[in-house]
Amino acid sequence: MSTSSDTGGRSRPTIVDVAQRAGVSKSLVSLVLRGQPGASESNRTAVLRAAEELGYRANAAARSLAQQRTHTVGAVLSDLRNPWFIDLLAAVRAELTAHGLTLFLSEDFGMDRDASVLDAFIEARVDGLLCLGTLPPAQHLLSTARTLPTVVAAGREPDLPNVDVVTGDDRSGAARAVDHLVELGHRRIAHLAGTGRAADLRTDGYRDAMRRHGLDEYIRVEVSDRSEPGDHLAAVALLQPDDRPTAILANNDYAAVITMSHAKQLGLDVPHDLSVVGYDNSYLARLGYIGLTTLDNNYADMGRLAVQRLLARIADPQSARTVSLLDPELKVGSTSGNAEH
Amino acid sequence: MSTSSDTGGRSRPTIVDVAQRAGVSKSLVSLVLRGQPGASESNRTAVLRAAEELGYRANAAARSLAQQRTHTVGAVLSDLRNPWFIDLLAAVRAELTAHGLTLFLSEDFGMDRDASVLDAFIEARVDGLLCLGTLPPAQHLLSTARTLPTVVAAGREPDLPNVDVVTGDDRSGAARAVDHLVELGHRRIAHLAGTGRAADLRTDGYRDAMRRHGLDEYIRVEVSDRSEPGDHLAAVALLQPDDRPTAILANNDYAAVITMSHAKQLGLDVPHDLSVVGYDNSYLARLGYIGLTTLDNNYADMGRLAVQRLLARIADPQSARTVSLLDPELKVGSTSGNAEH
DNA sequence: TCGGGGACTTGGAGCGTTCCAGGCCTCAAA
DNA sequence: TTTGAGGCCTGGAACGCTCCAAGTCCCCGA
Repeated sequence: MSTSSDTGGRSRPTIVDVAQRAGVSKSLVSLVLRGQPGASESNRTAVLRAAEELGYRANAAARSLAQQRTHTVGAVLSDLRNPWFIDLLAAVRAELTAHGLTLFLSEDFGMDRDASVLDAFIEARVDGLLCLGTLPPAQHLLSTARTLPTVVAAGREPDLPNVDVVTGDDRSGAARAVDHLVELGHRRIAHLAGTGRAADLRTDGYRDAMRRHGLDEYIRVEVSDRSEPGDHLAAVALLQPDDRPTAILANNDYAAVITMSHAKQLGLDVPHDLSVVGYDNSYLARLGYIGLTTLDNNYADMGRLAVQRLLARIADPQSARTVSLLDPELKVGSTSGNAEH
Repeated sequence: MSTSSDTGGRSRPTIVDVAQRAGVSKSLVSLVLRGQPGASESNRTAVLRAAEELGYRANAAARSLAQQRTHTVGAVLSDLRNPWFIDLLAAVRAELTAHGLTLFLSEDFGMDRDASVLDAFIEARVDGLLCLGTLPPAQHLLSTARTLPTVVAAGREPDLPNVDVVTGDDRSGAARAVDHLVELGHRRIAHLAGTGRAADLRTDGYRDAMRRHGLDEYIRVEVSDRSEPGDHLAAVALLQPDDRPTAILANNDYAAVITMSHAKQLGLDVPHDLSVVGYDNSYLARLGYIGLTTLDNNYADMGRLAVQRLLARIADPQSARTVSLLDPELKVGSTSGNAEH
């Protein structure tokens, strides 16, 4: 009585409606719909037809309750503004889909909000959690990771015993950029640094490489706070007339573009007067045919690997922590050139 | 036996575990946890303490099964690359949260994939669906919208009887841009157009305004296909030496930046030799102190209104379709200036 | 003293699945 | 003819929550 046979009833058809229409038990419908063997051919087609005709769609809530598994993964994004998210997300989703998992996203809006975002995932009983990018340190996340299989991709935090990390090797990437600039004849190479674990590693890589090339005396680091004004301020400081560097390695493409824009205001030509190297190979790097020299983290591989790690952790939550560093690739564009001596 | 009292048991505690620990019935626990009145103060605190101590988190699947309501909204994004998504999403999420709803995102990767994305939302039994941006025409979406309350924001499709639309008034926005340029003395104003319903409306607005100002003879439209090469090609065509316009209205900020970049290559100064106006007031418009003149769709209002419409439709799915057009605001930057006669 | 009412509490019936322990056939071998 | 095996199918017990009808107290007024 609750549901009439046709679409007359307001609510969605259930498995029982399908069973009635096909003239079998609900158990058999469940069997067929899950694609399991063991049903006669005639019943199988009858069930499929009935489901089709009724427009039946399984109820994920009921299923997850019965199965104790949701086949769902939640992803927390640190900041959608980061252009490289898109490549990473595409790879992650493709790999998850290939394993029969569904991805739900949620952006993390600052520290206060993270509680509600994570709560939603926890209450939804996602099978695993993916943290994309460097998230602000949050108490809530730490306790969550203890009970929910978690993997961090494209970031270094949170730093916990049972959380895997898959990210680019920031240290070697920055060093590679310095090598490239040294090869072009630069010595006065400065670094526009950011804040956070990944940024610090890039700065370390810059420092190490400079020392390795015997350029200790030219080491110069200006720190920005991840904001646009901060980037601009740092660029202004670096480009003071006295003692101006001939090359700048920026913490990311965004800061690199801001640096270039300030250089132009000062009448400096890139790359003739100043070489600029970014980091991330975001679409900004290609924008407007800027052709920024930058480092590519290979987000396709990163996304794939992150999902594989997550699946492994879901299978065995107590397994030891792994840290995977992918080697970044230098993409030489038109913003780095020979040093003018 | 299935769950020991301490954290010894592997699986998450249920409402029954909390009830046992607090020494009350599960019904009372449910009452307290939902914040309803009618429980004694002592029991209330006992329940809250027990829940806290056990680290209890409600199971959304069980709740939605019992309540026949998920308090969840799904959003399908046409393309995360669009920089204005971020503002829109922030507004949408804030408004949803204020109404006790949770937002889950899913990007739509082309026509083929939309089925799986929508299926996930349908099986999750989201209360409503939000389509952000102009989505590719998809059969699947059409049939979904028939049974699931749906609202489109920042786009014009799908065009269905029971789907509300909340978007900027593209026509009047484009006209406003033309007015602005005419006021600056421009007559030779060209349009770099896009494809799709919204883009067509912008082109209409451009044409109408040109005619209204008696500039029919200067109407010139070059169409791009939403891709970067397409934008570039259109810019090249518009900036041919013969008969070059003094101002260009682009379909979006991205195309505007590409146009400016090509203008620079040709040695044209913006805004001295060429005025450029974008559309969307994305963060690109501000990037690198470009200060693009552009049109702001006021995504905060748009997001808020879209959610309100969705709530109304959830309450009454059969209500008549509404189309809300928000007036865009002209943001004058440094890329539009007086025409040189 | 009794009755009534209000404040608080509880058991149990769902919600839509999955999964498991059988049950009913039919057919072949003993 | 009996027995066993195997293919196919079914009912019912979970899963964790909400909601409702039906308590149980306790206190106050008649």
